[in-house]
Amino acid sequence: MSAGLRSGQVAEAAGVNLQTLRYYERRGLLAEPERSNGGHRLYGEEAVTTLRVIKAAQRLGFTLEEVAELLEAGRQRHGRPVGGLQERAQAKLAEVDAKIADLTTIRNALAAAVGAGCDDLTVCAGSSCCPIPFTGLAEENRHAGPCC
Amino acid sequence: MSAGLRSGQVAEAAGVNLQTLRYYERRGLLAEPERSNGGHRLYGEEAVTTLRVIKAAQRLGFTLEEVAELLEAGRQRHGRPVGGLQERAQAKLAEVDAKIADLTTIRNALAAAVGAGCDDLTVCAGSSCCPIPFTGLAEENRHAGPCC
DNA sequence: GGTAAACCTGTACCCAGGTACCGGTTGCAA
DNA sequence: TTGCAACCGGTACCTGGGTACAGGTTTACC
Repeated sequence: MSAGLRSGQVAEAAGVNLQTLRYYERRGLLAEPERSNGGHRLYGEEAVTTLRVIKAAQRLGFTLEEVAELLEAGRQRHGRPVGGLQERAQAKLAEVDAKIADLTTIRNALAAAVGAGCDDLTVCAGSSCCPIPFTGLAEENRHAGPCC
Repeated sequence: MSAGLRSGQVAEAAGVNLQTLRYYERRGLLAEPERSNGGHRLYGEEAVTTLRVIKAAQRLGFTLEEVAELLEAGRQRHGRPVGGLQERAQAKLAEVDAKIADLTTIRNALAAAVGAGCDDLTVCAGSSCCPIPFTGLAEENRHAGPCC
């Protein structure tokens, strides 16, 4: 029988720091693994998968807290669906869409600033010919409308 | 003559915390204002503008450090152009574009996950029919290609 | 059985970007 | 002139996501 993976192996396989493993364990993201007689952690293959899932979810815009909840929801649900992921993914999708829209505004503002030859933020902010929507940007999504 | 705005007024006008004003001053983002006889800060109108600029620039994806540099560059340049903003804005534009591409990948992955009815991250990661590119997401921009 | 690498726990530290608290002045209005 | 809100400086703390270090054990291999 396989004795399990040691922490260093898991860390390497998943491309994370060794400390991060323990950090995730503390945060409840990674289940506490078996131990050797001497107290060394012995992980199953699924630990690597879980780590990949965590990293993927982070890239999807979830915080560690949210990832922990999602994993927890997944664990409790076996085998009848509770379906946390669907709603959350949808909500996250909306968030990401909003962020993209936001960044697009920003992108346009930047492009406009470049195009208009802006050279000094404070001057730009004062003159009415600057395309950067200083007041609007801070608040919400406004599509960049050049004012000149 | 206007005696200047007091810190509370400026903070309120710009929609930031009072402490944040002093924080920005420490960080070199906000010029040290005049003082009353008693030592209270007295700002000019332009302080509010600067704060708005800072907030806008933050939203444009600049760090406070970068904003400080940009403002500094603007200050030194008066009146012959040094033109830091142009290059930086262009560089930032590229960064923002990259980020948008990245988020778009993420968006597609999320949308695919929703579309495919994914319901449990760990299960998804194990099954080959999940559209979330667990291994790829962590690394770089890969456009989500559903595998089923 | 010796030795070196890997691992253990616990604690402290890092980064950005603020925010809060403290005890002591100032400003302003009634 | 008194009273209270606003402000002062300094310092400590917060969140999120880790990373590092110290000092002590365990494992693995020769």
